[in-house]
Amino acid sequence: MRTSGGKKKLIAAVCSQWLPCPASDCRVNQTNYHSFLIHTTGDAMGEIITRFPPSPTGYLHVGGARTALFNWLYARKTGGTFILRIEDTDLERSTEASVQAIFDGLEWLGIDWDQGPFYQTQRFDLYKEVIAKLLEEGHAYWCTCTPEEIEEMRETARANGEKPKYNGKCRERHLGPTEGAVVRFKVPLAGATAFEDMVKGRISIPNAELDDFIIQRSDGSPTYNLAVAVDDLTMKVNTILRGDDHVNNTPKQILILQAMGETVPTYGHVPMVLGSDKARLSKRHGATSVTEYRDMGILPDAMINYLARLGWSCGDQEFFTREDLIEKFNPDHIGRSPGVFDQEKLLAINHDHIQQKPAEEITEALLPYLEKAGIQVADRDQLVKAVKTLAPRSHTLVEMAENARFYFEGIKEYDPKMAKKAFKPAAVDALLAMKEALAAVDEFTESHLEAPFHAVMEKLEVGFGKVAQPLRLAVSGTGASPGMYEMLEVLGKEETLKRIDDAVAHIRALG
RNA sequence: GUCCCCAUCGUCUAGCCUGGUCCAGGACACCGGCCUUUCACGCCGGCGACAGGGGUUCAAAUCCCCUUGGGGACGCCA
Repeated sequence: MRTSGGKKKLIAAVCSQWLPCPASDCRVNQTNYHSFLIHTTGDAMGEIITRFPPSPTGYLHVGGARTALFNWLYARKTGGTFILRIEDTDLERSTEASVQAIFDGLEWLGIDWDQGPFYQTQRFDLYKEVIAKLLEEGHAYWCTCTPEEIEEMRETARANGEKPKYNGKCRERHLGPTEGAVVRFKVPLAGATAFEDMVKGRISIPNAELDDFIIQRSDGSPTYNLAVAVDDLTMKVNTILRGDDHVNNTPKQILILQAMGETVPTYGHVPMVLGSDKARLSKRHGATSVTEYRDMGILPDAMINYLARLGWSCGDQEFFTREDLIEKFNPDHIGRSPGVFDQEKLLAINHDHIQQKPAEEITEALLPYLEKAGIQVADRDQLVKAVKTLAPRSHTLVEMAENARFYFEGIKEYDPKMAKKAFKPAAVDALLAMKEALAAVDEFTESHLEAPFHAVMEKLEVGFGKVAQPLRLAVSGTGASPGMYEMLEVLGKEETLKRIDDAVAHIRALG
């Protein structure tokens, strides 16, 4: 990893800062935040407290899922606490359906939370309190500039080759609250706000780059940066792993925290997930919602394995079980450069997980996909056996369900290409001979099914292919099937014989 | 435009902090072979990268600078 000097040391230093943190408790109590404090066990002992704070404006996308995963993994690995917080201060765009979609996504991935879900809309009193205090102490001020005026300021700045910003017009006007006024945070004019990022190292942003951003809208609601800072503080979050796109928000949050006289958490900014064209991953690149991958037949464990390895590494290891991930996750090995989401590799990892997991587990996971495919399975044991034969040749559960179909439904159509080759008139003799030989087998299991083939081959003086290919097509309807003996065992004697009859009739009908 | 961040095979990455063991390792994909009753699995092999340029050094993928390229942010969104 491209680690800037002394990163590990710094993380340790920042962590120890949280070991004896009674000070923050005192201050919090003084300002009456106590009613909002989240009670976590042992946070005074330096426990890692992480959080995932989605805004409910859509489904859970893969980038968000990865951030959630990293925070969850870190909390689980260290025996810390993982908090779920719904950032719904945007009353316009937040929806109940999105909240549910996010829950669904997290549940599917097996990411559970210890605290929450907390909703920011239920904490407006707290934010108001903080804003009042900030106002009182001169860290914030009322602003009556209209959106049009502000747009003008931005234009002016742009024309001067500067970053478009609010120009601080109301900063020293000492206005009081009036209808339609907003509250702005007073950002220091000089200096810079810097922090030690867990993944990127030291990041420093000149305060002059920031403008006096709004912390309370004209309708009285708090804005994102204010709410986040207050929440992270009162929830005692001490480790924040989040997307790269938040780097520019970090100084704002730090400034608010410092104005409140509080210590700041440790931040770690994870690079974005990109599409194949290296642009930020979006819908035009394909599926971006984690539940779409569920629908495609990806195993949740494979998904988190893939997501974890996209931007994080543990030497050369590629395959991780869930337990492995928890045991080995280490934020020190989060990479600094953005990564391209590669569905091919996800499929490959999924394939590995399908092969590694016990057939019983895969069978259980397969059930909903069979149902969706309209495939009825009466015998669960038979299904488990079928799964064993299908696992090495399935990349997704959807594919596996489809490949399983021939076991449980009769053959509707023989693959025309194969039929042309294997269903020649001569095949009838082979099929009939096989029927006779198989009918004589008492124990219809894989190990007892080889002998009848050899008997027939000798009798008819033909090679294996001449016997096996017509039979394969007869019982599976296709030229690509699981191994012959295992397949016949799953099918069972009765069904096998019936399908041979059907095939013979089919060939004879062809004339 | 301004600021911030990033830069190893097509892709995910190891190595970089603590320079030499790296004419750069693994995985996906691709190509070839083996195995084989099909399709797969598996195994073996191949292709393929330190963005460019300057330094520093006996020695640089590793440290420094510049250039180029990419990404992000610049909202009464989060």
